[in-house]
Amino acid sequence: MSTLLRIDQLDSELIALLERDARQSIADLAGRLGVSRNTVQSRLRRLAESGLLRGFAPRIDLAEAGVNVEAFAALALDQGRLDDIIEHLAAIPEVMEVHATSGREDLLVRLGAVSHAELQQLIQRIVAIPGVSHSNTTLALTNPLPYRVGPLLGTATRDAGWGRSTALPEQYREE
Amino acid sequence: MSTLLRIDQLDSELIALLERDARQSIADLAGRLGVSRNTVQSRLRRLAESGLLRGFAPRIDLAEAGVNVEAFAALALDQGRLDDIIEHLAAIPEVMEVHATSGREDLLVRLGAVSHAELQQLIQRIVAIPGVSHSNTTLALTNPLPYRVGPLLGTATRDAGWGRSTALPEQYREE
DNA sequence: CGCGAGCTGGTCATTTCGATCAGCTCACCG
DNA sequence: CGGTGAGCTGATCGAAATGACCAGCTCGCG
Repeated sequence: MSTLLRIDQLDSELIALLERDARQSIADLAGRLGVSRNTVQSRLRRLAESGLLRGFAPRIDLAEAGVNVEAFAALALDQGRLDDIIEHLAAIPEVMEVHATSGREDLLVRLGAVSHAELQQLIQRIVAIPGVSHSNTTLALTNPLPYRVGPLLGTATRDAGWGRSTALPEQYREE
Repeated sequence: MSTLLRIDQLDSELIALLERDARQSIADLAGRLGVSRNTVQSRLRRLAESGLLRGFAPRIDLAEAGVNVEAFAALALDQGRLDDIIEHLAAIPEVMEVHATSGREDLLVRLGAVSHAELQQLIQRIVAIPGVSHSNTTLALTNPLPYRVGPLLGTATRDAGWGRSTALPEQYREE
């Protein structure tokens, strides 16, 4: 499963389509790709078995859920107990994503909160975690280009301009 | 559709389950939640119609696809043509996500590349975009906590935050 | 030339979906 | 106190999607 799968153009187009709407039926995908239903089915199975396609996740509109404030906090650590700190962070619901990074800070943490006031409290709570020495937080104002992978996977096989595959969202969605 | 939807605990548990695997059938979800299939179906429809649940996206393992290097680039801009710069970025397949931020830099860009060398070229290409004055890039080494939303939505209902304690007749949404 | 891999168009049984219905509980309100 | 409406339930139904097959075709390659 850690075998690097050879992605051809059909695979990447399939993934790009899924990125647009992962709920559409296999028959629809086949129609859009101009191939047979069986082909799409076998491709999907291969992608899933190879581990490249790990599954599907819901796309949640945070603003619609009342999460009006999003922020990225870069944390500097002064202890080596990285795992413990991760545990602490994972226990906080408002922590949506954590990356370990190089550079001045050691962690990049994605935060969601209802209000600025709550975000402030949240940051205080995070900085109070033992081992966290400093935090550098920047507010995320808008999300002009939501997460996408299709174009990148397209280049893996075809190095020509797949540039604008994922349609630019209806102007910058507020988060 | 931009009316804030009142999420109750069942909704958030449903979303949490979907986040674990968005492909499971409605009957399975109903079983796991301990409610009837009809209930799950109506909840899903409401969540989708309200715009909170915007759809589903495939979960791609970047490493499995040969994208071994991930990085965050904070871009400082010196011109006001934000839209043009966004367009430029969107045309680059390796640009996976863009946030407009407050703080010293103006954009936070998530990048994916096959190798460090390619990342370097990519950054040079980005800094060469007219209007981009400076770039501050940090490598993402690992991803200890992948993106998640379930826990945060769970608190939205339990917490005081904006859940009125007086049980108003739930005005689920307006049209 | 012969082989294997991949795509095709077809069929088939099973599962799932979406919609609908009556009945029940419960909170709220006049 | 009794009416009202919303939400959940269990049930049914037809339509759709799924996963699994299969034989036939083409194409690249040794």
